[in-house]
Amino acid sequence: MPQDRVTSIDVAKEAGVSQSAVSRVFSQTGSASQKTIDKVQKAADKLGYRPNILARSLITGKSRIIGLLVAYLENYFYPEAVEILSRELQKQGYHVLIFLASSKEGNLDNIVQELLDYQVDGIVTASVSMSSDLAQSCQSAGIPVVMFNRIDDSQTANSVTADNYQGGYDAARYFIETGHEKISYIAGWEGASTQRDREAGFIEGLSQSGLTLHSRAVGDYDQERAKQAAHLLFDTDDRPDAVFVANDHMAFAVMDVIRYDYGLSIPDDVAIIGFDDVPPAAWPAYNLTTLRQPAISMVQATIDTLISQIEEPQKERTDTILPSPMIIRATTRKAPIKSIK
Amino acid sequence: MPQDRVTSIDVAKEAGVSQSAVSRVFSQTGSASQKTIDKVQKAADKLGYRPNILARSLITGKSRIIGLLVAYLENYFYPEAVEILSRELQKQGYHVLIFLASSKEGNLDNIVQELLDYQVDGIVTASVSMSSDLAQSCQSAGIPVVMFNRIDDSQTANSVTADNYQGGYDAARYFIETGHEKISYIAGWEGASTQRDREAGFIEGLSQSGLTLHSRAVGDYDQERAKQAAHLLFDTDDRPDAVFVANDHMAFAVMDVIRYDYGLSIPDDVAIIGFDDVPPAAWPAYNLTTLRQPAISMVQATIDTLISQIEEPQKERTDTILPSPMIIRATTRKAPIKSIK
DNA sequence: AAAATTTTTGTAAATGATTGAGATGAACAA
DNA sequence: TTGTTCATCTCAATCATTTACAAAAATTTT
Repeated sequence: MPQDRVTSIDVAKEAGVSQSAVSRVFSQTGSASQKTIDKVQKAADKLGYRPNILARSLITGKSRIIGLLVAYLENYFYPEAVEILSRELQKQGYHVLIFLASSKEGNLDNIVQELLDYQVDGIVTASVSMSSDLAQSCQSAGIPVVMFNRIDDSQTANSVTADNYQGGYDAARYFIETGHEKISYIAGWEGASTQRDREAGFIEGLSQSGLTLHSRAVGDYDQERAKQAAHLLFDTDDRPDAVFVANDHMAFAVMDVIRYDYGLSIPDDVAIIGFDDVPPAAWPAYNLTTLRQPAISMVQATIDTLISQIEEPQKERTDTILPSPMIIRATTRKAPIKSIK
Repeated sequence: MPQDRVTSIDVAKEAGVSQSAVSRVFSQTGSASQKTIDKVQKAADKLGYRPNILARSLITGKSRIIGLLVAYLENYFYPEAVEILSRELQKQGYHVLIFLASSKEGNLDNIVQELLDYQVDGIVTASVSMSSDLAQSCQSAGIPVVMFNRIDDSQTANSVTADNYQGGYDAARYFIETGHEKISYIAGWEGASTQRDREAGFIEGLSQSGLTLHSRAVGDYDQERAKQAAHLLFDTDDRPDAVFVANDHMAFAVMDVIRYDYGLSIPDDVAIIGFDDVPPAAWPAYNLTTLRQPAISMVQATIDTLISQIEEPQKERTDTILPSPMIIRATTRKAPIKSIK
């Protein structure tokens, strides 16, 4: 049975002050004498009073809730990011209301509407591309949006990404430096900017040495699809000797196929590079060479962008691109001391 | 610049009806003639009106927000659970406000207080044990609490768990059936009911055949600790030939140590059973025999319990225990056709 | 067609806080 | 003592909705 909530009026009565005095004590803004502060604190403690955030939000117009819109947590880069994001925001007095977008694009509009219904102060999207008119409608509602790990082509929302292009480029260069020539690519979901940029950088890196993709298949950032893609690449007489996989999550599945379905050895027969550096990439069973997405600094940039826009609404949008260093592990050959031109 | 929110008053003016009529149209409770409904809808669409949930919550006393309190997302059982939980609650018109408890127990009280400040309708804790007075304080605030994957010894909160005791028991029986005698255990964090029950069941299963633990070490549900624990067990002349590891997350680390640090073969030299059946357990690199925690039905039970208590506050608390079937993969020997008595 | 009943509607009072305007009173200077 | 200043306090309006109540309108019954 929900017992009657204790309100500021109850506290005021108990402390023998006005209700607004109680409010002033609990909202840092107000001025109050030490004497009232003490009286109010004492009464509040006695009654177990805590201000009702909903009522506060209603009048201040700030809910201190950040909406997080995420498509799936299956790729372990996201749980990690969500954990850090939530922890950091918590420190700054914000909290995260989490919304899962179904794979169906269709209902994204509804979900964003629901988010706005909750009067969130800002929105972070992760692994979701927002249509430009959707971003626009948040914009015009005065709610800043940061796309985490996606770039907004329409240039309305802010974005924070790793340097996907450079990462792809580096992967290509490293394969070439370690003597590969039959180099293939397994793509992520083609609607994602990460996929597009990683591939573009990779192609550019190959073409620097006059190479092109040996073969290519699409894995849609999904393990099952990635397995099919791997089969596509290896069910042939002319197999690649190096594969760049658009993220680690797929790379694990691809490695499993290469090792257990084809009995090939990594990196001797085939070298693999992934992208993300999720925790399992460091597990000895995979020990995957990969491009690290710096989760902590990406989240930090996300929060900084979001909060600065919440506090200064007229602030310009920004695109933050953070370096994605290559973490060399055991799925690639050792680079020679002297790298080729 | 946050543009002026459009309120029910604006819509009322536009539609030429009273403000309460607008409210009636948007809250399913109210009665309104088709004619007003149409007028209001039209005006609302034109102005882009949507009811302010915070204001609604303030007066109804129901926020339709569920607080989720989770300690860490590193164990991949939790992202999965969070995803399902959030999706299911969304379907029922609830949303999840996520709070991360630091590893420090100390501040749990503060976090729960913050949760209550947001006027959540219910609380789900995952991988967190709530102290009994904390649970009590939610109870007395009229907020139902469901502990997901933890049992509340003080019997104040509801709980939903897999059958940890039976799972541990089954693991022991299976090791014995497949001919093991030197059977060890790597424990989880000893404050957790899951750890306690899994171990108790395991010990009981061994003792049915007159066996006791060959050796034991504590891994605290942490991969680094689990590795140390594995070393403790294997840096000896008298190594175990079977190890039950209290969860999959640790089991992966233990397998890595056994394979790569000691060069032993699984399951020929050592058999391993884990607990949870997280997705990587099915990856060919591990192919781990484990006890499945049925994430979907556990979440479903959590939601059912929570919602029924929200709707009928006088309802009794419940403990739900769901079966945890053994998933036999490749880290254990094959059971003989005829099992021993 | 009048009476009885039901449905719809508007008015106004909640909900639990913040906050601007003005009142109160203490401290201080002249 | 009187006037001024300043911090502190109270009052009342405000935020955007729901909802009890009563009045009005529509519908059904007689």
